[in-house]
Amino acid sequence: MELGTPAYVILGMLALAPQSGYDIKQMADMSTRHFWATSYGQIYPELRDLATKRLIKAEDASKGTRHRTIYHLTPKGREVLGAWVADPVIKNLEIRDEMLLKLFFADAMSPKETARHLLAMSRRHEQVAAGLREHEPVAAAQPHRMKYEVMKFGIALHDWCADWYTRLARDLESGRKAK
Amino acid sequence: MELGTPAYVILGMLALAPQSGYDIKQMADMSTRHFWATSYGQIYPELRDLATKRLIKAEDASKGTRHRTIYHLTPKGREVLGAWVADPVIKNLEIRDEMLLKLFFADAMSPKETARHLLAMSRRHEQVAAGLREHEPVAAAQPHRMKYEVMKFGIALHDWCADWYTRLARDLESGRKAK
DNA sequence: CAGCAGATACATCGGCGTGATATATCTGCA
DNA sequence: TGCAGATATATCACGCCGATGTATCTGCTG
Repeated sequence: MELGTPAYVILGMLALAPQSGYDIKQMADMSTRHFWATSYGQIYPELRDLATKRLIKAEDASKGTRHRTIYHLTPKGREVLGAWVADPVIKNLEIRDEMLLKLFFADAMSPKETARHLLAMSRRHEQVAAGLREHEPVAAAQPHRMKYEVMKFGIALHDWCADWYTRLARDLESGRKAK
Repeated sequence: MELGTPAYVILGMLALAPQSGYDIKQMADMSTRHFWATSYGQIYPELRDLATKRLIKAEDASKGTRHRTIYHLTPKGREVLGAWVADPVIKNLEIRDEMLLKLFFADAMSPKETARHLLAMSRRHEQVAAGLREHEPVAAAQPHRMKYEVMKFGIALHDWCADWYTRLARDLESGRKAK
């Protein structure tokens, strides 16, 4: 059973609760968004694919002319999800940060301009952390420990980044050596 | 002049030294890889595109039958690169981490199994940090301050992550609440 | 209660990037 | 001499992102 990572996002979300593709996207945007983004362009085709493979099952939940399809895990789907979660094979993480790229090539700029960039980056991370903190009460309230821990990880990570950039900006401006 | 981010990677690398597409890939893998990956599939088409736009210039450096093309920045290319670096518009960063996804959905697993995952993730970050440290002397030796700072950021970041995962694993196993 | 903004729900598609693969030549060493 | 591995370029199927389009429902506001 060969599945891509987006498939497991869907299986995982359906394990939490039977729901529509739209719901899955909403839920992913509030929870896994900060380390794994998901788009409609994946979700809808993948839902049909997973249904064909009998890992999930569609259920018509239309109200009148209001179209709506709810999916839920089959036992086989739950099994496949569990096997993936438990699989100890380590995948590497990927980071894409255009700002770090600018910083990397910023040596032609003045220290003052560079410091401005650094402070902007710091603020960016603060904003990401703030966005996560908004959802923190929800994560704290639900009964799944790891979901809360992953959220706390995201907050701590972005706080740490904001800090690092602020410190480097300060060091740059005062002309002292960083670290 | 509309350019994608991969184009600026190339311009930036060529600003450091005129070189071939192959060289650019090598250099990117040693330096920017940890926050912006680059593949041949982008580099070679993009090099031709940038040459058409007169931002870089090709130069045949073949030796005998040994094919080789070296590219260098034009003044216009240098200008475009500088404008991009100085542009204060903030782009968000993207993180993709399948392991965090597993962790997020790991609540069905036993704490022991989860702890094993966490320790594996910690080791993964240690390995990334170790890989970066290998290139650290090179980064420290060259005269560009920011390139070294970006490298130090990567090392510190992965060290921090490794630490975080180790701590959570310990807290999980001892049954105490994390943080 | 009419009207309309915004949420719900699903679908599609161009364009870009990845990772793999292929070809050919050169270098070093055993 | 032969062969592994580095140098160098090129291509392509596949997957995904972001944007856009359509339709329906809900709730607020005047």
